Amino acid sequence: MSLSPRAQAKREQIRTAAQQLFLQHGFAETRMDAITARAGVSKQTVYSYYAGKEELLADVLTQLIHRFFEDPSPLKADHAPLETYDDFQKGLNHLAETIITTLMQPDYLALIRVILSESIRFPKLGELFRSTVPVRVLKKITAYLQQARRQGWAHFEDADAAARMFVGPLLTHVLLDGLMTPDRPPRRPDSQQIEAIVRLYLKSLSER
Amino acid sequence: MSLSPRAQAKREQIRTAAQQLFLQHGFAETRMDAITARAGVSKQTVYSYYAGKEELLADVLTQLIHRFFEDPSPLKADHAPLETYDDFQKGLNHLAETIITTLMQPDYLALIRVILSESIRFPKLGELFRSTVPVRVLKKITAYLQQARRQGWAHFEDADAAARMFVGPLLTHVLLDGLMTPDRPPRRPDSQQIEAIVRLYLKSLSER
DNA sequence: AAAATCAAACTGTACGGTTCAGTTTGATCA
DNA sequence: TGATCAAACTGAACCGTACAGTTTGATTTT
Repeated sequence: MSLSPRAQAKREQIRTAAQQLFLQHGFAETRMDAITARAGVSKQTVYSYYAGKEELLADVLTQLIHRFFEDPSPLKADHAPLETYDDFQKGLNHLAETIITTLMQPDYLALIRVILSESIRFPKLGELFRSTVPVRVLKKITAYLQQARRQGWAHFEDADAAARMFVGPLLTHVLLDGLMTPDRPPRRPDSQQIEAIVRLYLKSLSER
Repeated sequence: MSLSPRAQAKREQIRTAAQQLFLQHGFAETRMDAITARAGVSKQTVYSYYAGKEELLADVLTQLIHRFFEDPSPLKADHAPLETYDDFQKGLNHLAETIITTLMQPDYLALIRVILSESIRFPKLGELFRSTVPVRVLKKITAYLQQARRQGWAHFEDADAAARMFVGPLLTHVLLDGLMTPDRPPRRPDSQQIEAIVRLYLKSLSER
C-alpha cells in the first residue's frame, strides 16, 4: 500500500504544480497540460498517479486543508500566560492579529475561493474544510474564552455567541478586502483597526 | 436607444432563464443550449441580444446586484422609532433578523458564490457588488448606530468597528451554514441564537 | 373592413472551429 | 526491465455562426 520514496517524490512534484495552478486559476481554468509542464513531468505520469483531474484537485485541497490547520501559529494563544487581565487583553490582540495574518495570505484566500466555488461539485471537500478549519477554530476560541471566564476576566452566558462575536468582525475584513477584490493585493486591516475591535469586544465581555 | 416592448420581453425571458442556471450551476457549468432551451428561445435570438456568454452573465449579475440592494426590507430599521432603549434593542434585533433572512436565501447565497468564483475573471463585477451591497449596508448600520449614540443608547468610539462587530457574528453563520454547505438547504440560526448575539453586542455598546 | 403586402424578428437545424481531458505509441533512461 | 518522456492522436463537449424557412404585427391596397 505504501509508495516507494521515488514515487512519493514524483507525486509531490505533481501535487505542488497542481496546487499552484488550481489556487491561481481555479479548477475549470486550469489545464492538465499546464500542470504537467510546470511539474516537469509527462502527462502519462500524472495519469499513472491520479485517475483524473478531479482526483488531483481532491488530493491537493485535502492536503492543503490539513496543512493549514496543523500550522502551529494561529492557535497557540491558549498556551500564553493568563494571569492578569492585561494578559487576557494581549492574548486576544495576538489572537486577532494571527487570525487576520493567516486568513489574509493570498494562498489562504485562494483556497477559500476554490473551496467555495467547487463545493457544489465536491460537497465532501466543503464539509472537510468546514469541519476541519473554521469549526475547530471556533472551538479553540470558545475554550480560550471559558478559561478566561474561570479566571474572572470574561463574563458571558453563551460561549458560542461570544466566540462568533470575536471572529466575526475580523471576517468582515477578510470578505470585503480579501475575497471580494482578488485583482488588487489584499489590504489587511492595520493594528489600530484590530485594536479598536478588540477593545470593543472586551467591553462585551465586561461584568454587567 | 430604448427597446421595443416586445424586445424587452424577450430579453427578460433570456435573462430569467440564464439567471436560474448561472445561480444553480455557476458560469463554467452552464451551457448556452440549456439557457436557450429554458428560455424557450432560439440560440440565434440570444446572440442577437447578447454578444456572448460573458456579456449575458454580466447583465444577469448586474441586475441581481441592483435588485437585491433596492429590496426595501433589509434596511428600513432606521425609520423605526428610537426613543427608548427598548426601541434600540428591538431595532437591532429586527435588523439582525432581516439581515440573516436576506443573506440566507438560497438565491442570495448562490449569487455570492458566483461572484466570489468569477470575480477573478470579472473584477468589475466583484467591485460592483462590494461597493453596492456590503459597503452600503455597513454605512447604513453605522448611521443607525450614530443616531442611537446621539440618543444616549450607545457608547463607542470607532463607529466602523462597532458596525463590523454587529454584522460580523451574523456572517459567521452565513459562511459556515450557508456558503460552505451548498448541498443541504441552509440552516439559518434560530431566534435564540440571534438574540444571544444582540444581547452580547449591546453590552459592547454599554457605558464604560 | 377585409385582403394583400412587407420588414423585422424569430425558429430549428446543422455545423465549423476550437479547446481539452485522457489514451496510445514508440523512443529513452536508469 | 520497468519507469518516464515527448508527441501525436482520439473523442467529446461546447461556443458561436450560417441559413432557409416561419411567425408577427403593422401598413397599404382594394
